[in-house]
Amino acid sequence: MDILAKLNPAQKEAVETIEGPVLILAGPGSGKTRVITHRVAYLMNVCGISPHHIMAVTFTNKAAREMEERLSELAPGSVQSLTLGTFHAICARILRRDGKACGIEPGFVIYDDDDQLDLVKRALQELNLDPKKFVPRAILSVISSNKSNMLTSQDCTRSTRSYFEEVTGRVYERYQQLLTASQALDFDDLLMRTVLLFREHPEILKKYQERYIHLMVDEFQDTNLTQYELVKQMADKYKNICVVGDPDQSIYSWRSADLRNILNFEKDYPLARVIYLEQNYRSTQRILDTAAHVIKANRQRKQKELWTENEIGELTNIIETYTEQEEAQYVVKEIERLVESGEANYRDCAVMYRTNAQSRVIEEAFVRYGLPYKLVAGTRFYERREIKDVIAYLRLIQNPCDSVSLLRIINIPNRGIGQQTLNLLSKWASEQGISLFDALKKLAEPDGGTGLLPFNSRTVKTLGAFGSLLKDLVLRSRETNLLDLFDHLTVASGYKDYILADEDGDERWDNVQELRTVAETYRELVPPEALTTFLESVALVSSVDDLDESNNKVTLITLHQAKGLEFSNVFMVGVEEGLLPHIRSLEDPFQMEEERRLCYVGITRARRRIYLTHAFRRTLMGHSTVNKASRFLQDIPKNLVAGGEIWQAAESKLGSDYRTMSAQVSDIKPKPSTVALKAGDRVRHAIFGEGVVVSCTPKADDSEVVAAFGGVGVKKLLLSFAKLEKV
DNA sequence: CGAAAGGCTCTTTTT
DNA sequence: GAGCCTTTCG
Repeated sequence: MDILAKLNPAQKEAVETIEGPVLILAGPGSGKTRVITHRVAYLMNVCGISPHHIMAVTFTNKAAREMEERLSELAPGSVQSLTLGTFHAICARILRRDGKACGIEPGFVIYDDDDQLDLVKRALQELNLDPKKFVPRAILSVISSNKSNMLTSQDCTRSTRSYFEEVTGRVYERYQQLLTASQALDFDDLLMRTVLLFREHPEILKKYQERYIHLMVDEFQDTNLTQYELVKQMADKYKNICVVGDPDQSIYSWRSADLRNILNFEKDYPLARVIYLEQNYRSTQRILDTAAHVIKANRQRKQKELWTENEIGELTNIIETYTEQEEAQYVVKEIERLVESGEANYRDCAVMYRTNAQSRVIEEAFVRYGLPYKLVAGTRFYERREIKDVIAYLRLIQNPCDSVSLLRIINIPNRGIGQQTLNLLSKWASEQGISLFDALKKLAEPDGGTGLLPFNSRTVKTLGAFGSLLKDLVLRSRETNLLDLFDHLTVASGYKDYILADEDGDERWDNVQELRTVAETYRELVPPEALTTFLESVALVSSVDDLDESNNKVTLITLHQAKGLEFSNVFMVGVEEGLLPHIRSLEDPFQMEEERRLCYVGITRARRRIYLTHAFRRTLMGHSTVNKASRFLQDIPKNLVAGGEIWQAAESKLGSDYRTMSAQVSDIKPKPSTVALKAGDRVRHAIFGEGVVVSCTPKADDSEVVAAFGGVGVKKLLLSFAKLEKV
């Protein structure tokens, strides 16, 4: 297979330039992913470089998987020994292997955002600091940003310029101690500790430097300083470092991504070859023009000229509606129109929004009108209570030091271990100089150290029982396979009964079973290995990772998550002052530029049609607000906009158009079902399939039907809107 | 000890 | 409007 065939000259240059530093500035839709995969294939197939010597870093696991797929076609058989993944996944692997040298246990757990917040709160409490005055979230974000800039807690306590800095420094220090005691690393540690490991142990770094002769980093505009340093360390020997990015699509500065990494690359590597990918293969000319007019108002940017040979395409649609409900209806109605006229499939459409909160109204409209959709990360699967609980049990089995997990589940299900008991327990444990887990184990022993304990006998019994449960689980984990362990633990801990007793227990239990299905992937691995691998994969998944393109459904997604994706028809909703740009960025020119880039990212996801909608009135955080159209819309010249000017529903500003609008939308509304339903009836739903009615209760002049559908679980539906058919 | 109720503050965006 | 925290009562 000719790797270079079908590449344009710039792409070809990017693929063939394998020596020395290379900076690829790739506009949206310029075939960036194609270039990266082809470059890796070229290194292996043409230059004869062993995949063992190549590392490619992606932004999400999904991107890594996609690349893997494409590579297995271009260069069959070589993918396994390639190092391919996110920074976090790659660093976790390095630290498990070599972290011991700087005191990191190979069995460390990875703490996510929630776990981190827990620890910050605990640190505040221990330091007697008022969480009202020092907001845990804010402190955590300071800690995180320090770690992203390679600042250790020592660095942050050494010199402080304000009381707040002094406090955050102290909290950081305590937080880090708590992490260490739990044998845990947070997301930022994965990166920073790897860099520190390399700094302190040049012999280990050397091993990696010699292994990775070729490095590639995608989405380079979204790397932070720590990641940059890591790349620099690794590439220092051979300097075959190829980074790919687009400053105009940098949208993660709030996560400490530093645009300077890409803007300064040429300074750090004066010999760097800079390659521009400017031909766009994705969008129509008008979509590109629209995007260009929006982005060109930014000051901080590298000028690029995007062009395309694609057709000129349709005009940009700018729509104002009265409320966000009407906006959602408009979107639904327009998608239905496109589908019915054969212009599009559901899967070709995406609705994009600035904040997750906006998805609710959109979702409701989709449910109401029965259009199929998939929501990327509403309540993310791994953030559900029942999932986090079971994972906490598993993490604790793997690493008994994990205090966050222990404290999470010590009283779930209720064992009668309350705050009081907990305080006594941790005091007793620290007096003895042992971990909470060991304390529990001690209490599980038959003579438990009777007499010397600060607990009454009932409490000793309760704690001891829990201790022996954990002890038993840990023992089992060494010989039992992952799935049996999973099943045993959910039953033996009483968690299954506990969750099933819950109001929507069946649905929650289904979720637990879904987690079990994920665990099945690791069934062939030997016991301890299986658990570790499973937990690691669970810790590092992101919401777009399991975005499944096979179903014919409309995608509902945030603008941030949409980066790197493309759809024929894109509906950007809430393009309003205060939302996009977000209210938090109105005062800050730097953040304002980032909002603009976000808008640019959204527009450039579109292949054929772009719809930018805004609502006159919108309910935010409980109360109704009035928003003006986004300033970004003003930058789009009239001749690019459908209707020759920014279109508004005729009377929309007065609010009276809502009825007309609803009337139009109701054209596609299914006829209200007249069938009366009762519990036990079997029904069929257009999207959910067959199910059984759980209950049917009258509500206003309608009925609320609760029905259980195989596979999708229990859903609440309004009788008049749901397409329910009696079977 | 824990369930339930009331009161508070917010919300960007996520590996 | 929700999620989190505190308070109250059995």
